[in-house]
Amino acid sequence: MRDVRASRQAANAAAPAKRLKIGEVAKRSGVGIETLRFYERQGLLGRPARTERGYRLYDESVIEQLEFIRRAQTLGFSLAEIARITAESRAGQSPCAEVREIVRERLAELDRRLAELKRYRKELAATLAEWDEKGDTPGHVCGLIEGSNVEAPASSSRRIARRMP
Amino acid sequence: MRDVRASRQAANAAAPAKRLKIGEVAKRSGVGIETLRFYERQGLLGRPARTERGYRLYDESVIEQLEFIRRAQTLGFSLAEIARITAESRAGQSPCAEVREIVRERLAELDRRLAELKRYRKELAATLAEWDEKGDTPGHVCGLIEGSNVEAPASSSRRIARRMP
DNA sequence: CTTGACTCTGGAGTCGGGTGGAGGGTTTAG
DNA sequence: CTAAACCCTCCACCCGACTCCAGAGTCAAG
Repeated sequence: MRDVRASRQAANAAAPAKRLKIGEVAKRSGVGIETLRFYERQGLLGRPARTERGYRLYDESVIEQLEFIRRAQTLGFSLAEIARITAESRAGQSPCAEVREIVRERLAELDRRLAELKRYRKELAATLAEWDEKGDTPGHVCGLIEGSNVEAPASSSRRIARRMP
Repeated sequence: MRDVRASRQAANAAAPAKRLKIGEVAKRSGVGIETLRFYERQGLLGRPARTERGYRLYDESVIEQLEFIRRAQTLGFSLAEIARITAESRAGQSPCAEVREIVRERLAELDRRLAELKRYRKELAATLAEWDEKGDTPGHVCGLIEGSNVEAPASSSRRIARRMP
């Protein structure tokens, strides 16, 4: 009954490498069971080992993979992109070239969106302030837009997702 | 776009308030025909007048309404919220109280998102720079996440929409 | 009058990212 | 041994915001 705590670095030859059933993975990672299976279907997670009777047995490292996925998501990667990256990483070797490309693009886009958001924040705040001093502006819709002097965002009409589960 | 009121007055005297068929509206606004009908179904646009034979006849002001919708969208309003706002504005009178509430919330949220995005931008840029000097970091997925020292954003896992039509 | 562009309705399909249930087998604690 | 908890597959459904299609009617130019 050895403690397996140091197996992180090396000595992975005989390490028991605890395997988790899907429910444990769900509990530990905060990712739902259904979502785990969904990710597997989507190729985000490689197919895990199975018991004799077909239960999924995940390597503990899946927890990190899930963290990776979640983070990549919040960085703006779609599941498809994440799948591409992790697949390449599993199979080939260095997904880095591709990842870098994607990241570079994402970065530029992020900057654009940041700028846009800032602009709108300003506009929004100004409009709100204006309303708060003057009373209602009947007729048109409350000046939300008409009161603003910002020209239309034209081509860059990217939408913003608000998703608060 | 500033003097809607003035131009309306001027127009009232001379101009017969041109009415547009759906295709013209689409052309002028850049919003697809199908989308216009969809918006109507969703209650975003009030039901327009009709010809004898049932063709929609839009008031020219719909163009501004559509602009409003586009802008509100880019400000982070969902179609449902926009519908609520415009409906109140059409029916009641002053949607402003509600709009203000929504806007205030949205503003706060915007700030949160801005902060998040900035944080991630930084993280992303740093990671990229790191990769660019050091070579590949084999084994795990390219250091995208593991190289970073930012703790998990925990609860605030809002996703970012990238939609470029 | 014909042809082609335009419009109508109702309903279905798309995409991304999941979520849920039915119907059945397995594992484990008491 | 039994009951609860767990797991399996397959398939359907959810949301938001569109997008398209069939089939039919209408309008304007030549």
